[in-house]
Amino acid sequence: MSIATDNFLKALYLLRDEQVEAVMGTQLAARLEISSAAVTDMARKLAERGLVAYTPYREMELTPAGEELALKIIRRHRLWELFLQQVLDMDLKMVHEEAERLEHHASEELMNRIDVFLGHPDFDPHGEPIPRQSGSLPEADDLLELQQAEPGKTYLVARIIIREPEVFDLFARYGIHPGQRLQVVQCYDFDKSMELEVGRRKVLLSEGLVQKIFLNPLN
Amino acid sequence: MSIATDNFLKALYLLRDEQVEAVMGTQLAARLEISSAAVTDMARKLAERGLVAYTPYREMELTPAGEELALKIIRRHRLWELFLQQVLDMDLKMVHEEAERLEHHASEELMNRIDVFLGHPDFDPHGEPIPRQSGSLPEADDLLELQQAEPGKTYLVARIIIREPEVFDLFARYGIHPGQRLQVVQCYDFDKSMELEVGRRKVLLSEGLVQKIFLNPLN
DNA sequence: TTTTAAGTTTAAGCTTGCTTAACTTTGCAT
DNA sequence: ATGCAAAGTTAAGCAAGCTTAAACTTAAAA
Repeated sequence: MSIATDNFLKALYLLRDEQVEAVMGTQLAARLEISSAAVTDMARKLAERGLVAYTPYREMELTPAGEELALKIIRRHRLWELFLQQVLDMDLKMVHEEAERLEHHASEELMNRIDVFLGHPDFDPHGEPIPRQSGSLPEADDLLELQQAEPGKTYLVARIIIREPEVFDLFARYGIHPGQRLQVVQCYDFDKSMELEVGRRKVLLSEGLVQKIFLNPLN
Repeated sequence: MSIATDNFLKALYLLRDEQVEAVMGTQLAARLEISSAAVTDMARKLAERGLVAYTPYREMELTPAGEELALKIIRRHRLWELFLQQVLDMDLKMVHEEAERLEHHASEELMNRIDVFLGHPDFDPHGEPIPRQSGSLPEADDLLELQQAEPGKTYLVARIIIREPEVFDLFARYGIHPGQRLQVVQCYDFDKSMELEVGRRKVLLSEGLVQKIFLNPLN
C-alpha cells in the first residue's frame, strides 16, 4: 500500500462519513489536493484491486476490503494524534499534520505498542473515535449535541468536528477544546446561534459552529 | 529533501566513518541496495546541489553542507531508536528498521520534543553517539576496547558496533547488549579471541566480534 | 607496456503519481 | 425535450528514482 492509496481510501471513507449524499470525484480531488484526472486514475486502479466499487461516470464507494483498510489508516492517524498530544505534549494544531505523515510509516507492531501505551483509548484529541484493531468503532453513545444543551447548566466538551483549519483556530482562540468545561448562557432561537461561557469568557457561536460541538454533562 | 537523498547522505557519512579508505560507489550501492548506475545518478544530482563533492570516476565525499544534513538525519535515526526502545519498549531488533522509516517523516519540532523527553541523550541503544542539534557529536572519550579489558575484572557494555544483522542476532543470543555487565575470563593471544562471562554463561568471541564491543569499567 | 578486472558512467526504459488540455457524459433548468 | 454547466474521462507528458545493458575509465598485474 502506497501513501497515495492510503490517502485515497481514507479520504473516501471520511467524506462518505461526513455526508448523506454520494461522494463526488471533485470532492475527493479537493480533499486530496490533486486533479480530478488523478482521482479517476486512482479510482480505476483501486477498483482493479477490489478496494473501490467504481464504474466510469458513476459514484464510487469503498468495498468491504477497502473500508477495512481505510479504518486501519484512520486508526493509525488517530492513535498518533493522541500519542503526540498526550505523551509528547504537542500542540493540538501540529498534531494533525504530523500524524498525517507518520500514519503511513509505522509498523503494525509499533501502532499496537502505542495503543497499549495509551491504554487502548477510544477517542483521539478531537473526540473522534479510534477504530479498534478489529475494525469496530467505539460508540460515543450518549454525547449531547450543543444545540440540545440547557442554558445555565455546565458541560464538558467531548468532541469537536474539525474539517477546516480555520475552524480549529477559531475554537482554539476561544479556548474551546475537548475536555474544556463550558456553560450555556443563552440560545437564540431565531438563528440558532448560542452564547456560551468558556473559562471566564463569553463566546457567541453561529449555528454552523454550534453543530460542530458535542458535550458530556458534568457529573 | 527526499527519502532517497536522506539515505544517500546518511550512507555516505557512515561509510566514510567506518573506514580509512575513500568510499566507493559500489559500497554505497550495496549499502543502499540500489544499482551503481543509480548511485552515479544520485551523486551527480547531489553534486549539483552542493551536498557532495564529486567528479566522474573519482571518489565522492560529503561537502560541509552535505555532512550537516547527514548528521541531522543520523540524529533523527538515533533519537527514534532510543525513544522506541526506552518509551515503547520495542525490541532492539525492530527498533532499527522502524527508525529507518520514521527518521524521514517527523518534523524538527517533533524530534526536538523527543530529544527533550529523553533528556537530551548522548547515546542510542547501541551505544552510538547521537549528534546534537548543533551538529556536534558527544564524545565517548574513555570507552575501553574489549581487547584492552583485563581478565578477572567486571565491566559494563557501553557500545556495540552493529553493521550486519547476523552480528546483532548473535550478540542478542548471548545476551550481550549495551548496559549488560560482563567479565573477561581469558584472552587467547594467538588469535586474539576472548572468553567472557555474560550473566551466568561463558562465551567465546573471535577477534572480529571482540572489536565490535566497547566497555566502561564498573565503578 | 599491454591486458584485464573492477568499478563507473551512459543510455534507454519502467513505474508511480501526478499534471494540463481536450473531450465526453450526465442531469438539471428551461 | 433540449441545451448547457458541472462533473468526469482520456490522452499526452513530466519528474523522481529506479532498472538493465552496453560502453567506458582506471589502476594494477603480467
